[in-house]
Amino acid sequence: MLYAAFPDSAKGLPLFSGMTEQDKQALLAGGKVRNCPRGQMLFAHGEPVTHFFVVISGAFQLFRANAEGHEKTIAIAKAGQTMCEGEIMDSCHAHRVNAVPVEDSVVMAFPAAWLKETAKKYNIFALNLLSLLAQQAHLAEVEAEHQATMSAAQLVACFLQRLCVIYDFDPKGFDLPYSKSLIASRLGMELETFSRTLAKLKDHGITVDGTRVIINDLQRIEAYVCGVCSVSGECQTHQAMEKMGFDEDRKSS
Amino acid sequence: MLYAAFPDSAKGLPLFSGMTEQDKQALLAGGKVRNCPRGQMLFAHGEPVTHFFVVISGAFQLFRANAEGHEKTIAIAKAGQTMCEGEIMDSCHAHRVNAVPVEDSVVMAFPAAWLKETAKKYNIFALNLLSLLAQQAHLAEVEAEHQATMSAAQLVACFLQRLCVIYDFDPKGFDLPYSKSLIASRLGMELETFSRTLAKLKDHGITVDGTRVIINDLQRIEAYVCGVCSVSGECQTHQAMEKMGFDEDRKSS
DNA sequence: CGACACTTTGAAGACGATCAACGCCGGTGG
DNA sequence: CCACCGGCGTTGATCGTCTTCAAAGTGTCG
Repeated sequence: MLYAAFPDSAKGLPLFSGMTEQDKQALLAGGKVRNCPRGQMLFAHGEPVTHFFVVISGAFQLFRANAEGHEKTIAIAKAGQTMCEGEIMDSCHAHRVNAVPVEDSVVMAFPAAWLKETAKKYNIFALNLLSLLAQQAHLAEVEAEHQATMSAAQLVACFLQRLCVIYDFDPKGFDLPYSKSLIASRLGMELETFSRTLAKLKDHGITVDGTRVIINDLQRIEAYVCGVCSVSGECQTHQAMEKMGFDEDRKSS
Repeated sequence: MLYAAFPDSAKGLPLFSGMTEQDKQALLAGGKVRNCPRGQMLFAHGEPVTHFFVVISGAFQLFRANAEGHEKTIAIAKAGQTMCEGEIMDSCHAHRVNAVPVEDSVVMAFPAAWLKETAKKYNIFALNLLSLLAQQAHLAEVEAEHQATMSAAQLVACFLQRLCVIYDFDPKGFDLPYSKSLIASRLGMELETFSRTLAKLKDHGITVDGTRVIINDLQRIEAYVCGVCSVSGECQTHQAMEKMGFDEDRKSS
């Protein structure tokens, strides 16, 4: 079986941290692996919420379209991230976004009730889920703040810097993992603005040629995207620590 | 004792719904009532997170200041709302915002550990908390979307409409519950822009004179602030239903 | 080679921020 | 009782930024 290894990759999720192997095994048995070819919508805005999803590989664009047909990307869910936990815990019965894979992807799908029942049955799982939702809420708050206070250039710089953290890219040179249209939509700006902004970032020590990005001076960028990011960084560092296994830095210090 | 009634008002919170009177009683014993005179900071950005707060009366401005001293109001927490649950569940040890009462207020303060322990001990509480955080995350997401896609006029119209829902104001005539400076900061715009925008809203059926607001045609406003609000309204209606006691509309339908 | 998706570039216009001045009101002190 | 002040809000003028519409460039794939 080619997919035999997939559930194992789910075991490493922070969501299951602190649980016994047996419990994890039993829980993961409740989910089904599912292939999602690029572009084929996994669920649509307004449809009933039936499953909780864990992205095993690939990435999904989560977006909404307003009355005029303009689309705004709410989030991009990559491997290791989850979808629909908010809708399920909020007892919201209709999907609040569309989900489309931006590349060929694989998910694990658990019935919606599985999530609530697991949270009810395992305290540790409930706490992990609480932590996850608290992080999401905070990231969304920070994003709202950024949208309200930052210029396009700052938003882009912040996004690129974040990419390095999330994907563990080398700031000295990496390729954009998504199309520029998708990134622009994610940042809530027009493609034209995004394109022009990339050029302007040269003045701030970021060079972009095609999909290739080089961040010359990370310090300078962090200062540029201002206090908010770096301050809330305390918590993001904490998240990263947890995801890497809690004590990675206890060794080094 | 003047304050004897306060803990009782906390008992009605959705957070405690589904718990026995005894359990509620025992839990509320873990909190202390505290007076917060207007303007006196309850906690500051960067300080250690020591307590979980329930606002009993009054309202708090939660805000951050960036390097240049510019302040952005992240949220306004009014009676019945809670503060710091996200920071605690995220194991974030430093406050991410400043909290200042915008009017004389009263809170109940519970030790931070109380929240985690209660979530661990009572499954129903954990689920209620999950629901709360899921809602917060969603509201924050919607807000980020609004900031990215809406004009100032739409943001203001949306805010005023929301006020009616949250405070149960009569759209036909009500007074702004906060200063215009605070509202402008909450909406991420300058006071001047907010002021000018209020005038423009006459064209859309909203009259504002001083602090008095009259929304002539609610339908029209809902259409104006576009699909996003009304669509995500599914869930907000649901929230409202839950807060009012679950089956208010089951009777009427 | 041509079709098509994606991106870049140009020019015009709308919108919000900023700076500055003024009006309004409640409080304080002479 | 009036003069002064400070907080708050309004209004005007200007400027920079982002969107919009239009056109052209780049790449891939049949």
